[in-house]
This record gives sequence, C-alpha cells and structure tokens, in this order.
Amino acid sequence: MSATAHDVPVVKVLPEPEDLPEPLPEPAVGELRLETVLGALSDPLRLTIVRKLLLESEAFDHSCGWFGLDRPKSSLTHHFKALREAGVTRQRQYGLERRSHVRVADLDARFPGLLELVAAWTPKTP
Amino acid sequence: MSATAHDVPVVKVLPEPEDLPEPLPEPAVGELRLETVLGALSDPLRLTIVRKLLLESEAFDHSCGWFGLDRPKSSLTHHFKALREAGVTRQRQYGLERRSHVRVADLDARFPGLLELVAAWTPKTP
DNA sequence: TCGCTTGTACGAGTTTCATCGTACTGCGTG
DNA sequence: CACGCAGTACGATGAAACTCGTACAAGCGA
Repeated sequence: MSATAHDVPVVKVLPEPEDLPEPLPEPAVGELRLETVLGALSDPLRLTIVRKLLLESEAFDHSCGWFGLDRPKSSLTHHFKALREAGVTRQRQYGLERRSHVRVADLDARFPGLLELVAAWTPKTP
Repeated sequence: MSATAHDVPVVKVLPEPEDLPEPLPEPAVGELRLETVLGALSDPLRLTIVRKLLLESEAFDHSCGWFGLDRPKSSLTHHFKALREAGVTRQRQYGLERRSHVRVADLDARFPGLLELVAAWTPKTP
C-alpha cells in the first residue's frame, strides 16, 4: 500500500484499533435494550462504577482495582460482567488486567441523556 | 409582563388541586432515587404502562382497566404499586377506580431526559 | 521456572422479585 | 339493602439476582 520504507512512526497519541485486544463478548449497538440497561444501572454499586468511569477516566480504560471498591473480587467480577452484558461498558484484556470503559457513543446514540443522569447521580447519604 | 387587571381567565385546562382526592402514599420529589426509578422502569410491563400513559393519556388519569393488559388483577396491582412507590406515577382514588398518571414535572425536574427515553421505547419484537 | 498478581468459574446461601389464586374491602347502583 | 364491580391484601411458588468463599487459569517478572 502507501507505506514505504522511510515512513517513520513519530508519536502515537492513541493506540490504533488494531493494537487493542478484542473486546469481550458484548451486545451490538442495535441490540441494546432499554429495560436491560436500566436494570444494570438500578444497582448503587454499578452506578458508582459507571459514574466514576464517566467523571474520572480521561480516555483511558481502567482495571478493576482502580475503583478502590471494598468488595471481594468475585463480587466485582459479577458486577463488571453485568455491566458489560447489558452493553453499558466494554472490557478488554490487557495482559493480566481486564480494563473497562463506558460505551459512551453507543449509549448516547441509543439512549440520549441517560449517561448525564448517571453522571449527576450521588449515592445515598445515610 | 403584559398582564393587566382586566385579564380574564379563559379556560381551565386542568382541574383545581382542591377538587382531587388525596394521592396515595408516594415519595416526595426530593426523595426520588435514580436507582429506584431505574429499577421500576427495568420491567417491560411497567415500561409499557408508563409509555402508554405518556403517549396516550391526554391530561387525564387512567384506571387500571384502561390499559387493556392481559394479566390477572393481582399482578396489575403489584406493578402499579411498584411504579407509585418508586415515584414514577401518582395514584388517586376516584370512587371505585384508582387512576394513575406519570409525575412528569417531578421526574423532569430530577431526571431530565428520562421520560423521553421511556416514550421512545418499543417492546421487544420476537 | 517459581511465585505473585489479576481476574474467572463454580457453587452455596440468602434475598429479592414476578406471578397469580383466593379471599376480602369499599363504593355505587338499582 | 343487596348485588356487582374495581381493586387490594395475603400468601405460596418459582425464578432471578446479590454476595462471597474457594479453587483455578493466565500473564509477567525475578
């Protein structure tokens, strides 16, 4: 193709799509169901996860441990899987870690306004 | 601004609050919780109810039977109660009937955009 | 290669929820 | 006042979901 021998890569701002590991199994955009997504978001812990991803993750995926959640690992696996299978997050395997990010574009396309509600959410005080 | 003393009220679009029976017990606006509301809306039958109220109820409350749902009465009671206790609907007793409407103003104030998602929802086809 | 780390799989215990039959209440009408 | 109707309350059943311990797989570094 157009790539020649003297083409030198300079800086890579973001990893190329081909460089990323394949996402774990997830529903396609057209398969997203409102009732399923709402069900996944009806749990305080999962709201916490998604909100933290929305507000504090600057274009990076984050592994399970980054959230600092005080729960056993098997519980966290359960909730991250629930979010991914509902289509809220995407997960990729980076060596040891499995990192997550919110499918912002997909969710905004299918359910505009929903993520703003999650970002504005605050946990119950008492 | 331009309103002066000789402005005469023309039509009463909505009935006065004093004419209505007291609403059944429900959470106040400030007590609405996103996780609870999303949980109430994560059920296809309840989404059907709320959507139908949003799209087809022209400023009127509607009784249980109006929806034409093919379920036993005790099931319907369960779901209408779930919606009311989550703060999605308001119910008033009119003689024999208990009529419901969506708390549009309250929900729009606390969770802007949420009801638009419900209105745009369509049940699963298969 | 031997650990250490990250996370999964599986399974049990508990809880919560949906469904719905039956019996009941409360209102309105004849 | 007796009947009928809208809807509730209660309870049983079964399915789903949350929580979490334990055991296991896979990557990475010394």
